[in-house]
Formats: sequence, structure tokens, C-alpha cells
Amino acid sequence: MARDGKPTRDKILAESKTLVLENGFAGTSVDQILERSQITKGAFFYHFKSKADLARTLMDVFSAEDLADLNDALKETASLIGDPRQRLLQFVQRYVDMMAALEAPYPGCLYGSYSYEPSQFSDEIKEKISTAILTWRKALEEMLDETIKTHGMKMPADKKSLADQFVVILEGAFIISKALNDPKITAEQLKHFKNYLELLFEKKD
Amino acid sequence: MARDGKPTRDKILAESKTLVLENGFAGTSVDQILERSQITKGAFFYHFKSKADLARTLMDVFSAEDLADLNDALKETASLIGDPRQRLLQFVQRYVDMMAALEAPYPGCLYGSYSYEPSQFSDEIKEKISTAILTWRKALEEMLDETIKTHGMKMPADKKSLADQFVVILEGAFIISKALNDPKITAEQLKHFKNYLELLFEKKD
DNA sequence: TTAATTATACCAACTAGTCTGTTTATTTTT
DNA sequence: AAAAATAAACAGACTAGTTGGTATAATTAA
Repeated sequence: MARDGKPTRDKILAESKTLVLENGFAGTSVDQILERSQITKGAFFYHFKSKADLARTLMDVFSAEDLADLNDALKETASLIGDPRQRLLQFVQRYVDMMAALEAPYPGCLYGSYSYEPSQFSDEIKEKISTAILTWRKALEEMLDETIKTHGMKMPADKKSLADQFVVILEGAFIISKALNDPKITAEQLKHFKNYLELLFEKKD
Repeated sequence: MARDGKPTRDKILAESKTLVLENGFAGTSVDQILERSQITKGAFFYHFKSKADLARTLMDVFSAEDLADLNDALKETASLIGDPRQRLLQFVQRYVDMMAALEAPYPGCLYGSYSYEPSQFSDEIKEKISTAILTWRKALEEMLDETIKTHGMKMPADKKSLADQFVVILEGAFIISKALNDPKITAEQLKHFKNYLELLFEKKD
């Protein structure tokens, strides 16, 4: 055996992600990554067989973290499973709180970043993105299902697109927050989604 | 005098915009633009003094069209000015209809595209983007003001961020629509925003 | 020692941008 | 009206630097 390459690899991934969100993927050169990570070309191509391989790995790591966090949120609110409406609202509130804690605009989401230069990425990567988004849809849809069962909907609204709205608002808020350089926007926008759900599912008890 | 360069310039702008939304700005080379536009380097650099100049012009044209369309929408709904709630809903509905007519995902918004590779653009360009977004905010805020005057809000909600939500949802929906390759998403998402407004401002008649 | 990791020099392809010269339509002069 | 002059619009070879990627030598830790 020999020495541990994990710190190097992790550094490359962390710095790359930052650079990609600042410059775009095509706008980020390997040399820039080397400079920020304080490594050399040999090290980079030892850990990643190509720049495309880095793109794939970045998305793998990002989506894994994103979906792990989704699962955490589902688990954290699982105690409210008997009151689906409350559980749903709590779930959204968790992300409101998370975003409210930001002191600078959220640096951005790789789903959004990659979607604005789609030609740079393989179908495999694009499928990873759509799978992740559909996982969010499914999670929200399940919570909505339960809520609809116990509370009527105040007005007819499409369930699938309502589930999507959570991610839609996140993605849109990241963009506007960055464009206006206002870190508060994302939390405010999610709060409106919570309001919408509260109005849609009126209290029963 | 000599021959008319406008068709050439317009072709460059149209093809560039498409390419930038497909590849990102940094991911689009001048040579690619030449190929798609069927012109040569001489022609390109006759019309634009640099690639950065193209970026600026692209944004100038895009934001001008975007804000002109906003003004059209305001004018088209001006007849309902006596019923602010109805006017607001009509305004949103106009964009719902517009997006519902799409048969492929909306190719994307330059505000979003540029925001995901901010380092590529000058402060002047970024200011143009934030000014455009703030113009949207102002327009929606004015309609909301009038609506709040005549109809109470069913629940307390922040007016400024509510105004922002229109653009937030558009930007987010463009991304998710592209990622899932589903053209219907944008209209559906705007419909939910309309629902939210309807619930927030109950009818008084 | 030896396998794992990192450094450095290098390459071919591509990059934005320049340069000189040509084409084309209009204007001026005769 | 026809020839000559003018200037805008365009063509395409060329340059200096950058790109992603490779080859190989040198270190490092187990």
C-alpha cells in the first residue's frame, strides 16, 4: 500500500464544484482547478481519467448528497406522519430555515448549472439529473397524497406539478438570489410555497 | 455607402443566442458561431469588436425584448385596471397561455444562463440583468398594491417577494422543463402561482 | 522495497483576435 | 448615362496563447 489520495481527490472535487458554479463547466479549465487545488496535472489525471470524468463524478457526489439530505428531511419529519398536512409543512419549513441561515446567495445547484450547458454532458449525466428531480417529485407527491386524503384541497390543483414546485422554486430562487446578490430570497420564496400549501389544505381539527 | 449588413448581424445574434443556451457562453466558440451563421471571421469581427461585445449585445437585445413583452402584457390587461385582482390574474394567465403553447421546452432565459457563469460577464451586463429583474418586481408589486387595497390578503405574506415569485417560478420552471424534457411544466408551474394569488386574494366582487 | 501518488515537460488541437486584401453598392464626376 | 471614386461589408490566412490530455521521471508513505 501507499499513501492516502482521498484528501487530494476531495480537494479537487470541492474546488471544481466552486469553480463550475462560478464559471460554468466549459468555462472552467483544468489548469484553474490545479491552481485552486494546489496540485499538478499529474495528480489531477491520476484521480480523474478526463475532464468529462470529473463532470460525471461531480454530479454523482452532488446528487448523492442532495438526495441524502432529502432523506434526512423525510426522516426528521417522520414523527408527524399521523398528521400529513403538518408533516408536509414541517418539511418545507426545514428548507426555509436552512436557506434563511445563508449569509451569501446559495452558490447554486449543479442541476441548474449543467442544464444551462447541456451539450457539454453525456446522456448518463443528464439521466442522473432527471432521476434526482423525479425522486424529489415522488417524495413530495407521497406527502401530498397523504395530505389530500385527510384534508380536502381548497381548489383543484394538479398534484404532480404541485410536487415539482418545490424544486422549481428552489432552482429559480437560486438564480434570482445570485442575480440580485440577495441571500434572503430563497427562504422567502420557499415560504410562499408553504403559504400556498397552507391555503390549499385548510386545517380540519 | 455599401451593402446592408443588418441581415448578417441579425443572423449572428440569433444563432449565437441558440448556441449560448445550448453550450453556455464560454462553451460557445466564435468558430461555432461562424459555422452556424455561414459567415467568416472577418464578418463576425466587423460587427462585434470582441466576443465580450457579443455577450453584451445579446443581453441588450434579450432584455429589451423581455421588457417590451412585459409592457405588452401590462397594456393588454390595462382595461381591467378597475378590478386589480382580475387584472393580476389575467396578467399571469397571459403567460400561462404563452407557455402552454410550447411544444418543446423553452430553450431558456439568458438571465439564467448568464447567472450560472457569472465570471464570464462584466459588471455592466450583470447590472442589466438585475435591472430587468427589478423592473419585473416593480410591475408585479404595483399590481399587488392595487389588489391589496381592494381585497384583503387572506394571510400575511411579504409583497416584494411575492412579486419576485413570478420570475422565480419562470426561471426554475425553465430549468426543470429542460432537465425532464417536458414542455408542459412551465405553464403548470405558473398556474400554481395563479392559484396562490387566487387563494391569497379572495373574491369580493 | 514497492505500489501509490505527484511533478514536470511536452503535444496537437483549438481559442479569440488581427491583418491584408476583395467584393459590393452607392455617390460623384464627367 | 457611364465611368470613376468611395466606403461599408466581408473573406480567409495567420498569430500568440490556451486547451485537454500524455509520457515519464521523481517522491512518498506503508
